[in-house]
Amino acid sequence: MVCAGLEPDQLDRLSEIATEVAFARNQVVFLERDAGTHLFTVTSGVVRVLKTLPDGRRQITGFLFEGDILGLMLDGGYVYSAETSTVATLCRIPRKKIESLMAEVPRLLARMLALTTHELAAAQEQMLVLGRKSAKERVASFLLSLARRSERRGGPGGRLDMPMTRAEIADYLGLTMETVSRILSEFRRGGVIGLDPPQTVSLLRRDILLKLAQGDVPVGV
Amino acid sequence: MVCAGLEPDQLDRLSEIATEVAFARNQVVFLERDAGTHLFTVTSGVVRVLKTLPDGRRQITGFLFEGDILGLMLDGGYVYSAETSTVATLCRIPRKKIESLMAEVPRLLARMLALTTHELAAAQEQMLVLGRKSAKERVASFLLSLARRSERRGGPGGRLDMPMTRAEIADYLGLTMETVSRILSEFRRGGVIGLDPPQTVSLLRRDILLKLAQGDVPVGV
DNA sequence: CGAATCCTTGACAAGATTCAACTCGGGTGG
DNA sequence: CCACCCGAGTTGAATCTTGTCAAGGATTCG
Repeated sequence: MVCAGLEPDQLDRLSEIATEVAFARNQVVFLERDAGTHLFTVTSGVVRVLKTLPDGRRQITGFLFEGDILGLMLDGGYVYSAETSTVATLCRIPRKKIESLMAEVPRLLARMLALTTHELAAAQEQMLVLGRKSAKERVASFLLSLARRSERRGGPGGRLDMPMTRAEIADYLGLTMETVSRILSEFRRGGVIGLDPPQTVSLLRRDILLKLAQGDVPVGV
Repeated sequence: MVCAGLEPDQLDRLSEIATEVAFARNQVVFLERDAGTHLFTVTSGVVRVLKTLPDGRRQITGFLFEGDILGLMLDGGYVYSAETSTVATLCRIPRKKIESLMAEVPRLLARMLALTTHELAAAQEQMLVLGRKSAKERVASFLLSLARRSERRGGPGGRLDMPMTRAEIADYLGLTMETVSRILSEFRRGGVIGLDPPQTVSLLRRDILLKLAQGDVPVGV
């Protein structure tokens, strides 16, 4: 299969018009407001999706993994920028082909609606995180969402690969790199997580993380 | 027309199955995780959509006005709660009817996708606001988005009705009521806005608000 | 093995929250 | 009709969480 994880059902006519593209780390896939000519799916690696302010501040609105789709556009332009967080391969599909195919195959349309709905629900949740949770609560929420994602894909929920840097996590959680680092250290000292290489996390006390993430009074951290 | 603003095109079969419901102020329309049996559209008034934490903190993820749709659900349950901010009338449409109609009429499906896409783009923008903007920048962004909405609907862009309370604005912007009030007062003192009744805003210096909203150094505030 | 990048930690500063008092306006009931 | 009452808004002072600035340590990769 050319573009793994693209369309598990009989819509593989999509794969016929898709092109695989390889990226190094920290490469721009496309920029916000660029003409939205293609839709992408992640075949391997991690992609970050982000918005920036004129002075350089940035908000990462999501990390995308294998099988995820990107390329949301409005009025013909992309709504956000996309860059690779790791080396990655993506599938590129011309927008027009998708659109004509959607007009032809309502099933694809329905699938796109389902995917977009899912993304919207995730965005709502992230607004709660960004607007109302403390730094500790944000980091705990992030670790749990990483674990859930891993489990949903059949991976381990306990020992996780965390391929993004502290700065990227910070830009995702609306914090600074230093705050993220401090909180991860605090969790480690409290025995809540393990950080062997700094990019591998073990969730040792998921119960505590869960309480922290919801703002309940923690037991011993 | 029973449900104004519902479907401007030939999909008025929807209005046939819709019921109009009237609400007083601060009434619950539905709760997060309730069984999602209906989709709603706002006919008049303002509805707030929100998520809450166990300890009562809440994040308002959007204010909905006439013509807007609500009732996003995942796994059969609503993703957020909805309450009225003012007296309001809503149209209620059974979920099942919508779904069977969508299967029948791809045009409706396409329209739902377009609406959801729009909402997702707005959510991305709000994540930037919540994650990376200062309190002043948030309030400036909010005022501008109110003005744009009013203009898009053919209303005035200068003198705006702001029917929600300071506390609601705060819960939308991830701030406290006091901070919102202070910043509005500061804008007023600086001649950037007028607040005649506290619920009517005049954007006197939109240029300054624009710069503030993007984080550029303001001229004189 | 050296350079670059990433991560960690500390000290201090700043922005926003908390707590509290007071004002304003609209509606209600005596 | 007017006083009172309640919700909403405003403002001040103190506190606290997080950001900023800075230095040093660790890891990775050529």
